Amino acid sequence: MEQINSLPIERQRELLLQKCPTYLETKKAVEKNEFHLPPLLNAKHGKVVTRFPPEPNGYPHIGHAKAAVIDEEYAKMYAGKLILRFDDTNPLNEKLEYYDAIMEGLSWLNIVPDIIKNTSDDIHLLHFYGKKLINKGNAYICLCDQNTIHHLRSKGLPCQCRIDSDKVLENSDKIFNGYYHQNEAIIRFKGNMNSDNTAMRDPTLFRIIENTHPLLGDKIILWPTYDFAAPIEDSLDGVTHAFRTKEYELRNELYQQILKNLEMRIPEVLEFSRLEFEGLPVSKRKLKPLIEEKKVEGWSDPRLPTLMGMKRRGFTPEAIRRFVLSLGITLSETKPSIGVLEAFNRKIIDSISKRLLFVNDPVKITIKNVKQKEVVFKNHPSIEMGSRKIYVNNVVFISSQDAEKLKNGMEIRLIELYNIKVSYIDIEKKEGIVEYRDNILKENIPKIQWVSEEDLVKYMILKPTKLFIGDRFNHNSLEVIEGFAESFVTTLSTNTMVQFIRLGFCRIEDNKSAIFTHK
RNA sequence: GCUCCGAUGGUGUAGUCCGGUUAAGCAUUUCGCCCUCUCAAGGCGACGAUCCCGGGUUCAAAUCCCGGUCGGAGCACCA
Repeated sequence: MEQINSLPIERQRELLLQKCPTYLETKKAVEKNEFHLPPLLNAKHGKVVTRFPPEPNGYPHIGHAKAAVIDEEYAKMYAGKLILRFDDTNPLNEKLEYYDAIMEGLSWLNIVPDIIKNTSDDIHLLHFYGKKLINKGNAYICLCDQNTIHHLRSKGLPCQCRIDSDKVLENSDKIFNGYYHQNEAIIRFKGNMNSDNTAMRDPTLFRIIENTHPLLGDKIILWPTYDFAAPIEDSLDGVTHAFRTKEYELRNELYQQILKNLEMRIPEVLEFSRLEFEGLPVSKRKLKPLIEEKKVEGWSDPRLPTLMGMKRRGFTPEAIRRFVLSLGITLSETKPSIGVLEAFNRKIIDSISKRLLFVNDPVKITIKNVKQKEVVFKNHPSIEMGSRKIYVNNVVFISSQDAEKLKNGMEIRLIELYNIKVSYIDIEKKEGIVEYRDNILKENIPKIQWVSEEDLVKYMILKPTKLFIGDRFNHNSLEVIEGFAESFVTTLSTNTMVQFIRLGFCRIEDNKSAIFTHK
Protein backbone atom coordinates (compact mmCIF):
# COMPACT_ATOMS: atom_id res chain seq x y z
CA MET A 1 0.00 0.00 0.00
CA GLU A 2 2.72 2.43 1.00
CA GLN A 3 4.54 1.62 -2.17
CA ILE A 4 1.59 2.15 -4.42
CA ASN A 5 0.58 5.33 -2.70
CA SER A 6 3.99 6.85 -3.05
CA LEU A 7 3.99 6.38 -6.82
CA PRO A 8 3.16 9.36 -9.01
CA ILE A 9 -0.53 9.63 -9.83
CA GLU A 10 -0.01 8.79 -13.53
CA ARG A 11 1.67 5.56 -12.62
CA GLN A 12 -1.09 4.74 -10.13
CA ARG A 13 -3.63 5.28 -12.87
CA GLU A 14 -1.76 3.02 -15.26
CA LEU A 15 -1.66 0.25 -12.72
CA LEU A 16 -5.30 0.75 -11.89
CA LEU A 17 -6.23 0.53 -15.56
CA GLN A 18 -4.35 -2.73 -15.86
CA LYS A 19 -5.93 -4.29 -12.82
CA CYS A 20 -9.39 -2.87 -12.98
CA PRO A 21 -10.15 -1.23 -16.32
CA THR A 22 -13.77 -0.30 -15.65
CA TYR A 23 -13.13 1.66 -12.48
CA LEU A 24 -12.14 4.83 -14.22
CA GLU A 25 -15.12 4.94 -16.54
CA THR A 26 -17.92 5.11 -14.06
CA LYS A 27 -18.45 8.80 -14.27
CA LYS A 28 -21.57 9.67 -16.17
CA ALA A 29 -21.68 12.44 -18.69
CA VAL A 30 -23.71 15.38 -17.49
CA GLU A 31 -26.55 16.19 -19.77
CA LYS A 32 -26.58 19.73 -20.96
CA ASN A 33 -29.29 22.06 -19.79
CA GLU A 34 -30.78 19.45 -17.54
CA PHE A 35 -30.68 20.08 -13.87
CA HIS A 36 -31.66 17.61 -11.24
CA LEU A 37 -32.12 17.79 -7.54
CA PRO A 38 -29.85 15.60 -5.45
CA PRO A 39 -31.32 12.35 -4.14
CA LEU A 40 -33.07 12.34 -0.80
CA LEU A 41 -32.02 10.51 2.31
CA ASN A 42 -34.34 7.73 3.47
CA ALA A 43 -36.52 8.03 0.41
CA LYS A 44 -38.27 5.03 -1.03
CA HIS A 45 -39.74 5.03 -4.50
CA GLY A 46 -43.49 5.47 -4.32
CA LYS A 47 -43.41 6.40 -0.66
CA VAL A 48 -42.25 9.99 -0.63
CA VAL A 49 -44.73 12.64 0.48
CA THR A 50 -43.83 16.30 0.29
CA ARG A 51 -45.86 19.33 1.09
CA PHE A 52 -46.06 22.94 0.06
CA PRO A 53 -47.45 24.94 3.00
CA PRO A 54 -48.00 28.60 2.08
CA GLU A 55 -49.80 30.95 4.39
CA PRO A 56 -52.63 32.60 2.42
CA ASN A 57 -51.50 36.06 3.40
CA GLY A 58 -50.47 37.55 0.09
CA TYR A 59 -49.86 36.96 -3.57
CA PRO A 60 -47.44 34.19 -4.47
CA HIS A 61 -44.01 35.21 -5.71
CA ILE A 62 -40.80 33.67 -7.00
CA GLY A 63 -39.94 32.49 -3.50
CA HIS A 64 -43.13 30.44 -3.37
CA ALA A 65 -42.31 29.11 -6.82
CA LYS A 66 -38.98 27.83 -5.60
CA ALA A 67 -40.50 25.98 -2.68
CA ALA A 68 -43.36 24.60 -4.71
CA VAL A 69 -41.13 23.42 -7.54
CA ILE A 70 -38.78 21.67 -5.15
CA ASP A 71 -41.66 20.00 -3.33
CA GLU A 72 -43.29 18.90 -6.53
CA GLU A 73 -40.08 17.81 -8.20
CA TYR A 74 -39.16 15.52 -5.33
CA ALA A 75 -42.63 14.04 -5.20
CA LYS A 76 -42.35 13.36 -8.92
CA MET A 77 -38.82 12.03 -8.68
CA TYR A 78 -39.92 9.34 -6.25
CA ALA A 79 -43.38 8.79 -7.70
CA GLY A 80 -44.80 10.10 -4.46
CA LYS A 81 -47.40 12.64 -3.45
CA LEU A 82 -47.52 16.38 -3.12
CA ILE A 83 -49.77 18.03 -0.58
CA LEU A 84 -50.79 21.65 -0.85
CA ARG A 85 -51.58 22.75 2.65
CA PHE A 86 -52.72 26.28 3.34
CA ASP A 87 -51.11 27.18 6.61
CA ASP A 88 -53.94 29.36 7.82
CA THR A 89 -53.47 29.60 11.54
CA ASN A 90 -53.47 33.34 11.94
CA PRO A 91 -56.81 34.99 11.15
CA LEU A 92 -55.13 38.36 11.44
CA ASN A 93 -53.31 37.87 8.15
CA GLU A 94 -55.29 35.54 6.01
CA LYS A 95 -57.81 36.33 3.33
CA LEU A 96 -59.90 34.23 1.02
CA GLU A 97 -58.57 35.94 -2.08
CA TYR A 98 -55.05 34.76 -1.23
CA TYR A 99 -56.05 31.12 -1.16
CA ASP A 100 -57.29 31.61 -4.69
CA ALA A 101 -54.26 33.59 -5.75
CA ILE A 102 -51.96 30.81 -4.57
CA MET A 103 -54.03 28.18 -6.34
CA GLU A 104 -53.86 30.19 -9.53
CA GLY A 105 -50.13 30.66 -9.17
CA LEU A 106 -49.59 26.95 -8.79
CA SER A 107 -51.74 26.04 -11.70
CA TRP A 108 -49.87 28.52 -13.83
CA LEU A 109 -46.67 26.76 -12.80
CA ASN A 110 -48.29 23.49 -13.85
CA ILE A 111 -48.04 22.15 -10.36
CA VAL A 112 -50.92 19.87 -9.53
CA PRO A 113 -51.06 18.79 -5.90
CA ASP A 114 -52.40 15.35 -5.09
CA ILE A 115 -54.10 16.62 -1.97
CA ILE A 116 -55.29 20.09 -1.09
CA LYS A 117 -56.11 20.93 2.50
CA ASN A 118 -55.97 23.64 5.12
CA THR A 119 -54.31 23.52 8.49
CA SER A 120 -57.50 25.04 9.84
CA ASP A 121 -59.38 21.90 8.75
CA ASP A 122 -57.60 20.15 11.57
CA ILE A 123 -58.10 22.76 14.23
CA HIS A 124 -59.85 20.34 16.59
CA LEU A 125 -57.13 17.78 16.16
CA LEU A 126 -54.58 20.44 16.86
CA HIS A 127 -56.45 21.35 20.04
CA PHE A 128 -56.52 17.68 20.95
CA TYR A 129 -52.77 17.35 20.65
CA GLY A 130 -52.31 20.58 22.51
CA LYS A 131 -54.30 19.21 25.44
CA LYS A 132 -52.38 16.00 25.29
CA LEU A 133 -49.10 17.85 25.52
CA ILE A 134 -50.36 19.77 28.56
CA ASN A 135 -51.59 16.60 30.22
CA LYS A 136 -48.24 14.99 29.71
CA GLY A 137 -46.62 17.93 31.39
CA ASN A 138 -44.87 19.09 28.24
CA ALA A 139 -46.76 22.35 27.92
CA TYR A 140 -48.44 24.86 30.19
CA ILE A 141 -50.67 27.87 30.28
CA CYS A 142 -48.82 31.13 30.71
CA LEU A 143 -50.60 34.22 31.96
CA CYS A 144 -47.64 36.55 31.83
CA ASP A 145 -47.63 39.62 29.66
CA GLN A 146 -45.48 39.79 26.59
CA ASN A 147 -42.79 41.97 28.08
CA THR A 148 -42.28 39.62 30.99
CA ILE A 149 -42.08 36.67 28.66
CA HIS A 150 -39.59 38.40 26.45
CA HIS A 151 -37.52 39.51 29.36
CA LEU A 152 -37.36 36.14 31.07
CA ARG A 153 -36.71 34.40 27.80
CA SER A 154 -33.69 36.54 27.10
CA LYS A 155 -32.42 35.82 30.62
CA GLY A 156 -33.16 32.16 30.35
CA LEU A 157 -35.40 32.13 33.41
CA PRO A 158 -38.75 30.41 33.98
CA CYS A 159 -41.83 32.39 34.96
CA GLN A 160 -44.16 31.61 37.84
CA CYS A 161 -46.70 30.03 35.50
CA ARG A 162 -44.17 27.48 34.52
CA ILE A 163 -43.03 26.81 38.04
CA ASP A 164 -46.63 26.27 39.18
CA SER A 165 -47.70 24.45 36.06
CA ASP A 166 -48.03 21.08 37.76
CA LYS A 167 -50.25 22.48 40.49
CA VAL A 168 -52.47 24.86 38.53
CA LEU A 169 -54.33 22.61 36.13
CA GLU A 170 -57.68 24.35 35.87
CA ASN A 171 -56.24 27.02 33.56
CA SER A 172 -55.97 24.41 30.88
CA ASP A 173 -59.71 23.88 30.76
CA LYS A 174 -60.28 27.59 30.87
CA ILE A 175 -58.14 28.33 27.83
CA PHE A 176 -59.83 25.65 25.77
CA ASN A 177 -63.28 26.73 26.90
CA GLY A 178 -62.89 30.30 25.81
CA TYR A 179 -62.54 31.80 29.27
CA TYR A 180 -59.54 33.88 28.31
CA HIS A 181 -59.41 36.68 25.78
CA GLN A 182 -56.74 37.84 23.42
CA ASN A 183 -53.40 38.60 25.14
CA GLU A 184 -54.55 37.12 28.45
CA ALA A 185 -53.12 33.64 28.13
CA ILE A 186 -51.06 31.44 25.85
CA ILE A 187 -49.99 27.85 25.80
CA ARG A 188 -46.26 27.40 25.95
CA PHE A 189 -44.06 24.45 25.27
CA LYS A 190 -42.04 23.26 28.20
CA GLY A 191 -38.66 23.33 26.57
CA ASN A 192 -35.51 24.47 28.22
CA MET A 193 -35.44 28.05 29.43
CA ASN A 194 -31.67 28.27 29.34
CA SER A 195 -31.05 26.37 26.15
CA ASP A 196 -28.50 27.87 23.81
CA ASN A 197 -31.08 27.47 21.13
CA THR A 198 -33.44 30.30 21.90
CA ALA A 199 -36.20 28.61 19.94
CA MET A 200 -36.33 26.07 22.76
CA ARG A 201 -36.96 28.61 25.52
CA ASP A 202 -40.60 27.70 25.98
CA PRO A 203 -42.01 28.92 22.67
CA THR A 204 -45.69 29.70 22.19
CA LEU A 205 -47.81 26.83 20.93
CA PHE A 206 -51.24 28.44 21.01
CA ARG A 207 -52.47 32.00 21.36
CA ILE A 208 -55.86 33.62 21.31
CA ILE A 209 -56.85 35.62 18.27
CA GLU A 210 -60.41 36.95 18.25
CA ASN A 211 -60.49 37.74 14.57
CA THR A 212 -62.69 36.33 11.89
CA HIS A 213 -61.00 33.49 10.08
CA PRO A 214 -61.65 33.38 6.32
CA LEU A 215 -62.80 29.77 6.52
CA LEU A 216 -63.90 29.16 10.09
CA GLY A 217 -65.36 32.54 10.90
CA ASP A 218 -65.59 33.37 14.60
CA LYS A 219 -65.95 29.83 15.89
CA ILE A 220 -62.32 29.43 16.86
CA ILE A 221 -60.24 31.81 18.91
CA LEU A 222 -57.46 29.54 20.16
CA TRP A 223 -55.02 29.22 17.29
CA PRO A 224 -51.85 27.14 17.10
CA THR A 225 -48.63 28.82 16.06
CA TYR A 226 -46.57 27.64 13.14
CA ASP A 227 -44.17 25.96 15.53
CA PHE A 228 -46.89 23.68 16.77
CA ALA A 229 -49.06 23.24 13.71
CA ALA A 230 -46.28 22.41 11.26
CA PRO A 231 -44.86 19.29 12.92
CA ILE A 232 -48.28 17.92 13.87
CA GLU A 233 -49.71 18.45 10.42
CA ASP A 234 -46.65 17.08 8.66
CA SER A 235 -46.69 14.01 10.81
CA LEU A 236 -50.42 13.46 10.48
CA ASP A 237 -50.42 14.10 6.74
CA GLY A 238 -47.84 11.41 6.20
CA VAL A 239 -45.20 13.85 4.99
CA THR A 240 -41.89 12.06 4.69
CA HIS A 241 -39.71 14.99 3.65
CA ALA A 242 -40.53 18.51 4.72
CA PHE A 243 -38.69 21.37 3.04
CA ARG A 244 -38.53 24.82 4.50
CA THR A 245 -36.40 27.88 4.08
CA LYS A 246 -33.33 28.10 6.20
CA GLU A 247 -34.53 30.68 8.68
CA TYR A 248 -36.35 27.78 10.34
CA GLU A 249 -33.18 25.84 10.91
CA LEU A 250 -33.09 26.48 14.63
CA ARG A 251 -36.66 25.25 14.95
CA ASN A 252 -35.72 21.74 13.97
CA GLU A 253 -35.00 20.79 17.55
CA LEU A 254 -38.44 22.07 18.58
CA TYR A 255 -40.13 20.34 15.67
CA GLN A 256 -38.65 17.02 16.66
CA GLN A 257 -39.19 17.47 20.37
CA ILE A 258 -42.89 18.17 19.97
CA LEU A 259 -43.39 15.02 17.94
CA LYS A 260 -41.22 12.98 20.23
CA ASN A 261 -43.24 14.03 23.28
CA LEU A 262 -46.42 13.12 21.48
CA GLU A 263 -44.92 9.85 20.28
CA MET A 264 -45.64 10.76 16.69
CA ARG A 265 -43.73 9.93 13.53
CA ILE A 266 -40.98 12.45 12.73
CA PRO A 267 -40.52 13.46 9.07
CA GLU A 268 -37.16 14.39 7.59
CA VAL A 269 -36.80 18.16 7.60
CA LEU A 270 -34.58 19.86 5.05
CA GLU A 271 -33.74 23.47 4.45
CA PHE A 272 -32.93 25.57 1.45
CA SER A 273 -32.04 29.22 1.06
CA ARG A 274 -34.59 31.85 0.17
CA LEU A 275 -34.79 32.99 -3.40
CA GLU A 276 -34.80 36.63 -4.25
CA PHE A 277 -33.41 38.41 -7.27
CA GLU A 278 -30.82 41.12 -7.15
CA GLY A 279 -32.61 44.47 -6.84
CA LEU A 280 -35.98 42.79 -6.70
CA PRO A 281 -37.15 42.21 -3.13
CA VAL A 282 -39.95 39.85 -2.45
CA SER A 283 -41.06 41.08 0.95
CA LYS A 284 -44.48 42.62 1.40
CA ARG A 285 -42.92 45.21 3.60
CA LYS A 286 -41.09 46.61 0.60
CA LEU A 287 -43.61 45.91 -2.13
CA LYS A 288 -46.84 46.97 -0.49
CA PRO A 289 -45.90 50.66 -0.17
CA LEU A 290 -45.16 50.70 -3.88
CA ILE A 291 -48.66 49.58 -4.59
CA GLU A 292 -50.31 51.83 -2.05
CA GLU A 293 -48.42 54.84 -3.31
CA LYS A 294 -49.32 53.83 -6.86
CA LYS A 295 -45.70 53.65 -7.89
CA VAL A 296 -46.50 50.35 -9.53
CA GLU A 297 -49.73 49.23 -11.06
CA GLY A 298 -50.67 46.52 -8.59
CA TRP A 299 -49.59 43.03 -7.69
CA SER A 300 -49.46 42.04 -11.34
CA ASP A 301 -47.15 44.84 -12.38
CA PRO A 302 -44.56 43.31 -14.71
CA ARG A 303 -41.73 44.76 -12.65
CA LEU A 304 -42.69 42.70 -9.61
CA PRO A 305 -41.37 39.27 -8.64
CA THR A 306 -44.91 38.06 -8.02
CA LEU A 307 -46.02 35.16 -10.13
CA MET A 308 -48.69 37.35 -11.70
CA GLY A 309 -46.09 39.97 -12.46
CA MET A 310 -43.66 37.49 -13.94
CA LYS A 311 -46.36 35.96 -16.05
CA ARG A 312 -47.30 39.37 -17.34
CA ARG A 313 -43.67 40.10 -18.05
CA GLY A 314 -43.59 37.07 -20.30
CA PHE A 315 -41.72 34.52 -18.24
CA THR A 316 -42.83 30.97 -18.81
CA PRO A 317 -43.50 28.51 -16.02
CA GLU A 318 -41.11 26.05 -17.62
CA ALA A 319 -38.29 28.58 -17.48
CA ILE A 320 -39.02 29.23 -13.82
CA ARG A 321 -38.91 25.52 -13.13
CA ARG A 322 -35.58 25.00 -14.88
CA PHE A 323 -34.17 28.02 -13.21
CA VAL A 324 -35.19 26.82 -9.76
CA LEU A 325 -33.72 23.41 -10.40
CA SER A 326 -30.47 24.96 -11.56
CA LEU A 327 -30.24 26.67 -8.19
CA GLY A 328 -30.25 23.43 -6.25
CA ILE A 329 -31.16 23.25 -2.59
CA THR A 330 -28.13 24.93 -1.12
CA LEU A 331 -28.00 26.72 2.19
CA SER A 332 -25.81 29.51 0.92
CA GLU A 333 -27.56 32.81 0.69
CA THR A 334 -27.16 34.49 -2.65
CA LYS A 335 -29.19 36.67 -4.90
CA PRO A 336 -28.93 35.36 -8.43
CA SER A 337 -29.24 37.81 -11.26
CA ILE A 338 -32.46 37.66 -13.21
CA GLY A 339 -30.33 37.20 -16.33
CA VAL A 340 -30.09 33.48 -15.70
CA LEU A 341 -33.86 33.15 -15.68
CA GLU A 342 -33.97 35.21 -18.84
CA ALA A 343 -31.56 32.85 -20.54
CA PHE A 344 -33.77 29.87 -19.75
CA ASN A 345 -36.82 31.76 -20.87
CA ARG A 346 -35.24 32.92 -24.11
CA LYS A 347 -34.52 29.40 -25.18
CA ILE A 348 -38.08 28.38 -24.55
CA ILE A 349 -39.88 31.28 -26.18
CA ASP A 350 -37.57 31.59 -29.15
CA SER A 351 -39.28 28.74 -30.90
CA ILE A 352 -42.80 30.01 -30.32
CA SER A 353 -42.33 33.70 -30.95
CA LYS A 354 -43.32 35.24 -34.25
CA ARG A 355 -40.91 37.82 -35.59
CA LEU A 356 -42.49 41.21 -36.12
CA LEU A 357 -41.44 44.68 -37.08
CA PHE A 358 -41.60 47.65 -34.77
CA VAL A 359 -39.92 51.02 -34.92
CA ASN A 360 -39.76 53.44 -32.05
CA ASP A 361 -39.66 57.19 -32.40
CA PRO A 362 -40.40 56.79 -36.12
CA VAL A 363 -38.69 58.73 -38.88
CA LYS A 364 -40.64 59.03 -42.11
CA ILE A 365 -38.71 57.83 -45.13
CA THR A 366 -39.91 58.57 -48.62
CA ILE A 367 -38.56 56.29 -51.29
CA LYS A 368 -38.12 57.66 -54.77
CA ASN A 369 -38.48 55.79 -58.00
CA VAL A 370 -40.08 52.73 -56.57
CA LYS A 371 -43.27 50.88 -57.32
CA GLN A 372 -45.74 49.52 -54.88
CA LYS A 373 -44.61 46.22 -53.51
CA GLU A 374 -45.96 43.34 -51.53
CA VAL A 375 -43.51 41.46 -49.33
CA VAL A 376 -44.12 38.08 -47.86
CA PHE A 377 -42.66 38.04 -44.41
CA LYS A 378 -41.99 34.75 -42.67
CA ASN A 379 -43.31 34.56 -39.15
CA HIS A 380 -40.23 32.68 -37.97
CA PRO A 381 -36.83 32.40 -39.64
CA SER A 382 -36.30 28.70 -39.10
CA ILE A 383 -39.55 27.19 -37.90
CA GLU A 384 -42.65 26.80 -40.02
CA MET A 385 -45.06 29.30 -38.53
CA GLY A 386 -46.67 30.67 -41.66
CA SER A 387 -46.18 34.07 -43.19
CA ARG A 388 -47.92 37.34 -43.81
CA LYS A 389 -48.03 39.94 -46.54
CA ILE A 390 -47.03 43.54 -46.09
CA TYR A 391 -47.86 46.22 -48.64
CA VAL A 392 -45.37 48.95 -49.22
CA ASN A 393 -45.98 52.00 -51.33
CA ASN A 394 -43.28 54.61 -51.20
CA VAL A 395 -43.21 55.54 -47.55
CA VAL A 396 -41.78 53.56 -44.67
CA PHE A 397 -40.83 54.46 -41.13
CA ILE A 398 -37.58 53.55 -39.44
CA SER A 399 -36.54 54.13 -35.87
CA SER A 400 -34.68 57.28 -35.04
CA GLN A 401 -31.83 55.33 -33.47
CA ASP A 402 -31.18 53.75 -36.84
CA ALA A 403 -31.81 56.99 -38.67
CA GLU A 404 -29.19 58.75 -36.59
CA LYS A 405 -26.50 56.54 -38.00
CA LEU A 406 -27.40 57.24 -41.60
CA LYS A 407 -25.44 59.57 -43.81
CA ASN A 408 -26.09 60.84 -47.26
CA GLY A 409 -25.06 58.39 -49.92
CA MET A 410 -25.11 55.45 -47.56
CA GLU A 411 -26.62 52.23 -48.72
CA ILE A 412 -28.75 50.17 -46.35
CA ARG A 413 -31.17 47.31 -46.56
CA LEU A 414 -34.69 47.39 -45.27
CA ILE A 415 -35.02 43.89 -43.95
CA GLU A 416 -36.77 41.55 -46.40
CA LEU A 417 -37.65 44.50 -48.61
CA TYR A 418 -34.90 46.00 -50.75
CA ASN A 419 -31.81 48.16 -50.64
CA ILE A 420 -31.99 51.92 -50.56
CA LYS A 421 -29.55 54.78 -50.79
CA VAL A 422 -29.90 57.77 -48.52
CA SER A 423 -30.17 61.11 -50.23
CA TYR A 424 -31.43 63.28 -47.42
CA ILE A 425 -32.10 62.77 -43.74
CA ASP A 426 -33.20 65.17 -41.02
CA ILE A 427 -33.45 63.72 -37.56
CA GLU A 428 -35.03 66.84 -36.10
CA LYS A 429 -37.85 66.83 -38.57
CA LYS A 430 -38.08 63.05 -38.43
CA GLU A 431 -37.99 62.71 -42.18
CA GLY A 432 -35.78 61.55 -44.94
CA ILE A 433 -35.66 60.80 -48.63
CA VAL A 434 -33.99 57.79 -50.17
CA GLU A 435 -33.66 56.18 -53.55
CA TYR A 436 -34.47 52.68 -54.46
CA ARG A 437 -31.26 50.81 -55.26
CA ASP A 438 -31.79 47.15 -55.97
CA ASN A 439 -32.92 43.99 -54.33
CA ILE A 440 -29.73 42.00 -54.16
CA LEU A 441 -28.74 40.58 -50.81
CA LYS A 442 -25.44 42.16 -49.84
CA GLU A 443 -23.42 41.10 -46.89
CA ASN A 444 -21.81 44.25 -45.70
CA ILE A 445 -24.57 46.75 -45.53
CA PRO A 446 -26.63 47.48 -42.42
CA LYS A 447 -30.01 45.83 -42.22
CA ILE A 448 -32.67 47.69 -40.34
CA GLN A 449 -36.29 47.10 -39.53
CA TRP A 450 -39.09 49.27 -40.83
CA VAL A 451 -42.85 49.53 -41.00
CA SER A 452 -44.89 50.45 -44.03
CA GLU A 453 -47.12 53.51 -44.02
CA GLU A 454 -49.76 51.31 -45.61
CA ASP A 455 -49.69 48.81 -42.83
CA LEU A 456 -49.07 50.24 -39.40
CA VAL A 457 -50.58 50.90 -36.01
CA LYS A 458 -49.48 53.12 -33.20
CA TYR A 459 -47.95 50.84 -30.66
CA MET A 460 -46.35 50.99 -27.28
CA ILE A 461 -43.88 48.72 -25.55
CA LEU A 462 -43.53 48.86 -21.79
CA LYS A 463 -40.06 47.94 -20.70
CA PRO A 464 -39.53 46.97 -17.07
CA THR A 465 -36.07 47.61 -15.64
CA LYS A 466 -34.63 47.48 -12.15
CA LEU A 467 -37.31 48.10 -9.54
CA PHE A 468 -34.85 49.18 -6.92
CA ILE A 469 -31.48 50.79 -7.20
CA GLY A 470 -29.78 50.05 -3.96
CA ASP A 471 -32.55 50.52 -1.45
CA ARG A 472 -34.44 53.13 -3.40
CA PHE A 473 -37.36 52.75 -5.74
CA ASN A 474 -36.29 53.40 -9.30
CA HIS A 475 -38.70 55.95 -10.71
CA ASN A 476 -37.64 55.06 -14.21
CA SER A 477 -38.27 51.38 -13.73
CA LEU A 478 -40.90 51.27 -16.44
CA GLU A 479 -39.67 52.65 -19.70
CA VAL A 480 -42.28 53.50 -22.33
CA ILE A 481 -41.25 52.91 -25.91
CA GLU A 482 -43.67 54.40 -28.41
CA GLY A 483 -43.71 53.88 -32.11
CA PHE A 484 -45.28 52.04 -34.99
CA ALA A 485 -45.77 48.35 -35.35
CA GLU A 486 -47.03 46.48 -38.35
CA SER A 487 -50.78 46.06 -38.11
CA PHE A 488 -50.39 42.30 -37.85
CA VAL A 489 -49.86 42.72 -34.09
CA THR A 490 -53.49 43.60 -33.65
CA THR A 491 -54.47 40.13 -34.80
CA LEU A 492 -52.53 38.51 -31.96
CA SER A 493 -54.23 37.71 -28.73
CA THR A 494 -53.13 38.69 -25.25
CA ASN A 495 -50.26 36.61 -23.84
CA THR A 496 -48.85 35.77 -27.26
CA MET A 497 -45.08 35.92 -27.23
CA VAL A 498 -43.43 37.73 -30.10
CA GLN A 499 -40.00 38.97 -30.96
CA PHE A 500 -39.73 42.44 -32.38
CA ILE A 501 -36.77 42.18 -34.66
CA ARG A 502 -33.58 43.72 -33.29
CA LEU A 503 -35.48 44.77 -30.20
CA GLY A 504 -36.32 41.77 -28.13
CA PHE A 505 -38.99 39.40 -26.93
CA CYS A 506 -42.29 40.81 -25.81
CA ARG A 507 -45.60 39.60 -24.53
CA ILE A 508 -48.66 40.99 -26.24
CA GLU A 509 -50.79 42.88 -23.77
CA ASP A 510 -53.55 44.20 -26.04
CA ASN A 511 -54.09 45.85 -29.44
CA LYS A 512 -52.01 48.81 -28.51
CA SER A 513 -49.24 47.55 -26.35
CA ALA A 514 -46.84 44.82 -25.40
CA ILE A 515 -44.56 44.22 -22.48
CA PHE A 516 -40.87 43.82 -23.06
CA THR A 517 -39.70 40.52 -21.66
CA HIS A 518 -36.00 40.54 -22.41
CA LYS A 519 -33.59 40.63 -25.33
C1' G B 1 -24.95 40.24 22.83
C1' C B 2 -25.88 34.85 22.52
C1' U B 3 -26.71 30.63 19.23
C1' C B 4 -26.85 28.41 14.50
C1' C B 5 -25.61 28.32 9.25
C1' G B 6 -22.85 29.51 4.92
C1' A B 7 -18.15 30.75 1.93
C1' U B 8 -15.84 27.11 -5.16
C1' G B 9 -14.26 31.81 -11.79
C1' G B 10 -18.14 38.34 -13.03
C1' U B 11 -22.75 35.44 -11.60
C1' G B 12 -25.51 30.81 -10.06
C1' U B 13 -24.02 26.06 -8.89
C1' A B 14 -21.55 20.44 -9.10
C1' G B 15 -17.99 18.03 -6.34
C1' U B 16 -17.19 18.27 0.29
C1' C B 17 -20.45 13.18 4.19
C1' C B 18 -16.68 8.20 2.25
C1' G B 19 -9.13 12.69 0.80
C1' G B 20 -6.44 10.32 -4.94
C1' U B 21 -10.75 8.96 -11.63
C1' U B 22 -10.61 16.43 -12.00
C1' A B 23 -5.56 21.67 -9.85
C1' A B 24 -11.99 21.55 -10.47
C1' G B 25 -17.72 19.75 -14.12
C1' C B 26 -22.28 22.44 -15.69
C1' A B 27 -25.08 26.85 -16.58
C1' U B 28 -24.95 32.03 -17.29
C1' U B 29 -22.18 36.47 -18.62
C1' U B 30 -18.30 38.58 -21.89
C1' C B 31 -15.46 37.92 -26.42
C1' G B 32 -14.30 35.39 -31.20
C1' C B 33 -15.72 32.23 -35.45
C1' C B 34 -19.76 29.53 -38.29
C1' C B 35 -24.90 29.86 -39.54
C1' U B 36 -28.50 33.65 -40.30
C1' C B 37 -32.06 39.34 -44.67
C1' U B 38 -32.44 40.40 -36.24
C1' C B 39 -28.29 43.05 -31.86
C1' A B 40 -32.60 36.27 -31.11
C1' A B 41 -31.96 31.15 -31.41
C1' G B 42 -28.57 27.19 -33.01
C1' G B 43 -23.22 25.15 -33.77
C1' C B 44 -17.95 25.62 -32.46
C1' G B 45 -14.27 27.91 -29.52
C1' A B 46 -11.86 31.33 -25.99
C1' C B 47 -11.24 34.20 -21.50
C1' G B 48 -12.10 33.36 -16.52
C1' A B 49 -11.27 29.83 -9.68
C1' U B 50 -3.79 28.44 -6.38
C1' C B 51 -11.88 26.00 -4.25
C1' C B 52 -12.32 32.89 2.10
C1' C B 53 -7.47 33.25 5.13
C1' G B 54 -3.69 30.89 8.39
C1' G B 55 -1.91 26.51 10.45
C1' G B 56 -2.09 21.06 11.06
C1' U B 57 -2.82 15.64 9.60
C1' U B 58 -1.31 12.75 5.12
C1' C B 59 2.75 10.03 0.10
C1' A B 60 -1.75 12.99 -1.40
C1' A B 61 -6.73 18.03 0.92
C1' A B 62 -11.72 22.13 -2.28
C1' U B 63 -12.65 17.61 0.50
C1' C B 64 -10.42 15.75 7.36
C1' C B 65 -8.79 18.72 12.14
C1' C B 66 -7.75 23.50 14.74
C1' G B 67 -7.83 28.89 14.72
C1' G B 68 -9.46 33.32 12.28
C1' U B 69 -12.18 36.62 8.64
C1' C B 70 -16.40 37.94 6.09
C1' G B 71 -21.69 37.17 4.95
C1' G B 72 -26.62 35.48 6.46
C1' A B 73 -30.36 33.75 9.87
C1' G B 74 -32.90 33.00 14.70
C1' C B 75 -33.72 34.99 19.62
C1' A B 76 -42.52 37.25 18.22
C1' C B 77 -48.98 35.66 21.49
C1' C B 78 -45.80 35.99 12.11
C1' A B 79 -45.35 32.12 9.04
